[in-house]
Amino acid sequence: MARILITSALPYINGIKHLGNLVGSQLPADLHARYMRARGHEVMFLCATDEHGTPAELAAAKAGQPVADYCAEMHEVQAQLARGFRLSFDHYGRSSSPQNHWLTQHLAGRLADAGLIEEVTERQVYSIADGRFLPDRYIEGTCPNCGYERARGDQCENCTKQLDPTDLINPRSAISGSTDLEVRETKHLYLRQSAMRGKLNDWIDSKTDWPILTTSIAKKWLNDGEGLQDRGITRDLDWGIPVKKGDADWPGMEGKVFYVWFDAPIEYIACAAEWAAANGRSEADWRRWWRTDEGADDVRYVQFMGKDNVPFHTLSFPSTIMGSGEPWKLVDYIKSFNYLNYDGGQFSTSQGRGVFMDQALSILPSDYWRWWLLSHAPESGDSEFTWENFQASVNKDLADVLGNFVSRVTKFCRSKFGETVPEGGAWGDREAALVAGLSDRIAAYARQMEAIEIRKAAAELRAIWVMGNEYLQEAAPWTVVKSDPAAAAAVTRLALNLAALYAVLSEPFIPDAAETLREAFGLDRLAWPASAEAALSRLAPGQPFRVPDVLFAKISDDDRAEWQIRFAGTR
RNA sequence: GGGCCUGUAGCUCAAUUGGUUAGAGCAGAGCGCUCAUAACGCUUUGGUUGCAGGUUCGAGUCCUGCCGGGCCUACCA
Repeated sequence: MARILITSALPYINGIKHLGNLVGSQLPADLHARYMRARGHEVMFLCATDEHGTPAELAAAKAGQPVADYCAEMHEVQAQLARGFRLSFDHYGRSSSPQNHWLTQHLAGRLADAGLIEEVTERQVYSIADGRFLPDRYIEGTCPNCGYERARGDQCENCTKQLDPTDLINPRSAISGSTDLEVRETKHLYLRQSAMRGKLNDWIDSKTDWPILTTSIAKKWLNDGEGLQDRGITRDLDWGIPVKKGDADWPGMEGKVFYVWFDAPIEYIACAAEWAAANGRSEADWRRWWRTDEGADDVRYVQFMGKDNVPFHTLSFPSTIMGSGEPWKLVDYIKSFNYLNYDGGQFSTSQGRGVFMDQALSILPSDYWRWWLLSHAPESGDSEFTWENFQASVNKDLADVLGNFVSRVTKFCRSKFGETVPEGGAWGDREAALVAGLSDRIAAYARQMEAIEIRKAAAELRAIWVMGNEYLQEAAPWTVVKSDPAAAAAVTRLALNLAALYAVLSEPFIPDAAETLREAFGLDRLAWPASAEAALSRLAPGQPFRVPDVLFAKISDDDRAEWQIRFAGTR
């Protein structure tokens, strides 16, 4: 039995995430966690809301709430949605937790002691009306290059020229529109990532099995221009983790907080401490997952994230870990994803374009979304959600191939033998062939799941479902029953077992349907099959079962058309 | 501007890393079945692998150029 530590990129606290966010991190992480648990491994699956930063402050202000209250509320909303999608976190934490405050300050102190922190005085734009420093992209003005009037302080979206906020003509605050701006000096801490460059490079080079998407982004940042740049890890904000050197004050940094990208990954660790606190566990219980000197040396750590997160997970966070000089667990495998587009364009939070997690659950159960999203995960390139494709895939795969199989088997049995597993008859060549074919397919499915090749795994699972229909068609118990009831009973018994097996194999993708089947067949738990042969004899003759309700109702053309309009955006 | 990814059947994607005749699912066509959510099974149509060159006994795969799509480019997270 192995020990697998799994983290999903932390969803930002600001608002409800769309399906593209979901499929890029939390959902595939959940698939992996469920599969590894099913295989009997010890799993620690952690996620949390990422709560600091300017957008959180602004969203709270817009909602007319203190930022702490806003975050607490939004955390609950997101936690509820996570439950709705059956994301099986061992703990869903908060980057604003006391544990993260402590650990972030502790690690910053360690980095300072190691000489990896530099104090830099810089000049930043301050908005007097807003009473705050403005990040570059929160300053708008006229582009000096092309004259576009809504250029941002970091880059002009019209001509793509990189800008400095002071380049802008008629600069104004993007928050209030105020032009009462001035440049002020402010001091910040920088993490000397450049000093870690060689170490990081060697480390990345050693990860030959990582997705190209992951390593190519890391390499680019390591080698681009003058190489990896130092990075500011503090900000002039009220909401965040106060800058301290361990327990001690940090002279000159009063009133400042750590940058959200510094403290967010540290929450991966702190989240485990939250888990322990929330479950009455000891310090040692969580540290055995994270400290290689306290039991984590045999842990395999896998991270899931969208491609935009890769630099922080391949370079910044490892710099923090390595630079601390303490034996915290480094990531072993990073699974990164491209983007999911929506019907010919991007998902857009501001324009309400696309499907958001709450809306998705309001129209269909989570299994539908889980299946489509995972079986179309943007692994090799960006992928696209269209309602036509969603309707076709879900109706065919879930309703026809899987759902109808369960339906025809259980209803046939009920009408000919009653609602108990029939006895009598024996397996013949056809059953032996099925066992052999199934063994191969299950092995292939397991291989893809181990490799976290999600679309390929989904295709294998679907092929396993298809085998049930093929078998039934060939065995034709509805004909055989007329002349040889015992033979028909054997076929039916095997087919019922097949349905029960599907519950086990499908659980990582569609946990609710798996649970429905588990109950229908009176199984106490969903144990991974030791062999196809054994799995197909699991339900004993005479054992009662229930005919489950329709597992997956089909999506009608009317529904599809209505949703297509409802989620088109520009609301 | 620089970099990375990508282009394969009407659609969504494969192709054991250079190896026989480029494969699946969906959609389409035909046949079969009647247990089942008008579901299922079998058969089948469909490709100058974006374009043009090159390397090689052999190229979807490697090289060069062009065309198209996408992403990143460090103070949003």
